[in-house]
Amino acid sequence: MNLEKTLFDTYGFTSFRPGQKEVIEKILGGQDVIALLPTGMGKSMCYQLPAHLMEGSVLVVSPLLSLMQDQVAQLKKMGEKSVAAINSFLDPAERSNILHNLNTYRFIFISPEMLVQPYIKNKLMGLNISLLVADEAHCISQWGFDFRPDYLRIAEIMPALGHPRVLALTATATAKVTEEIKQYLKLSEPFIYTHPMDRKNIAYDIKKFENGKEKLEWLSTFVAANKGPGIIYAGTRKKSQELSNLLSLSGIRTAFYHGGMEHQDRIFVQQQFQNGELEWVCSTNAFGMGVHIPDIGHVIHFQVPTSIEGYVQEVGRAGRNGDPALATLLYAAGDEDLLANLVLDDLPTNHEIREVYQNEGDPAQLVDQGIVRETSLRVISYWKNHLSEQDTIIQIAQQKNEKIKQSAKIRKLINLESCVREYVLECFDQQLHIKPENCCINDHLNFADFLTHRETVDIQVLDTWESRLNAILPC
DNA sequence: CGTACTCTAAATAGTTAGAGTACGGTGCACTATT
Repeated sequence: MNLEKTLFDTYGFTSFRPGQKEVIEKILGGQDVIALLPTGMGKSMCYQLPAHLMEGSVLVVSPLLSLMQDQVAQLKKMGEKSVAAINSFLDPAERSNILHNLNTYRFIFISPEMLVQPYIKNKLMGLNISLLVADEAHCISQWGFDFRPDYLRIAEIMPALGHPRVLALTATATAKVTEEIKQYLKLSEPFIYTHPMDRKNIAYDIKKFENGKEKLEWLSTFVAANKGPGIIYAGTRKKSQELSNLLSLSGIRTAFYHGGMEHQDRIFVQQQFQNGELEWVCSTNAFGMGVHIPDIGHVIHFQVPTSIEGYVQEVGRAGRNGDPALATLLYAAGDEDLLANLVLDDLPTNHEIREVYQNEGDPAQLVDQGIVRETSLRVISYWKNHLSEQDTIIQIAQQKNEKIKQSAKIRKLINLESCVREYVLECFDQQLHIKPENCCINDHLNFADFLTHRETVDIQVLDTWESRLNAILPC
């Protein structure tokens, strides 16, 4: 079989990107695959092409509804008509129509939550699914344990589907995350493709400040002098709004973005940013997955991220076009503990575990009575189906330990005196072979190469940002 | 850990300081209400 010919005939591309062919060959050969491909390496082709060479449909488990809609639109744009997404966006008529005609679709997108619904499982059971794709598979590990436990349950559908081949795709996975993907998707001997994840065109900077006000001053000055597009990651929803409001006062085209906003508003911000109508987006970690903007030149972390994985994912949204891009991590004393504690508090407490295990009525009442938090209930309910109470307590304790390790890695990053790039790669069990000329703050960095000066400076707004800053800050 | 808010006591009539407490980030689906 000539894969290149199929690639050209179907999609018009003359050659594969690194990894694609290898991954596709393994899938066609009947093997499960975990593919670690950096952003922009054409992950979706790894299931799109096989779909044309196999009998039956491809079922893609996707983490976000908006991402799903995007993927569907992309495929349709490429001329693929038999695409459907099963999710809560569907009105009852569409939904019933799609569910009745499931066997006519070549690509079916679905959320993990939908996938584990018994009636959906029944609908999928009669289908000929040749490949199950776990897109953004790091979510299994990143969200499965404390946030979206249905991510741990994807494998439950396998028997009903007659054990199709499985392809797990992600851009960022440590050895531990890869192991968890393998474990929870129940893959016995997967082929693991790992592409070097270093992004040569992204340089790392870390700036330390005495307090939050100094960070703000630096940010205002920098953003006033440098045009976007850029993303500023804040630690809280409120902070993302504050930063956006502050920068707007200086005449900068900016907007905020976080999970507490109306869906329509979120889409609007994303579209404006994609169309170049916004220069800087101030957001929480909600922003990014599924955002494909090639020319992001700056990613600034105004507050410290909660894990190296999260940091790398967010940084990786810069420089997709290959142009030089700068990742700047801002740190002020005390920042590292802010979200670390929050993240720990989020896992179920031993008390909550005991309550759920010993509860004999409707567990939802525990939530109503304020004894158990809602996410805790969902996480504990998952474990209750698999483990004893004591083992669940041990399991959750291990998760907490893991979170502590993650925040220790971040702390080390902040205080690093050696090469940032090497350290980040080390966290992903990879080695740096070739160091780019512009590497990081600890190992050669020429800032001039990354500055994106504004061509038309809006003088009237630049001169008085300090007074504006003081005006809105009580300190 | 830091912030914002609430509560309480001591001051004396509306204000203030300090103590205590709740909250902070990622999303799906479902249901009830407009």
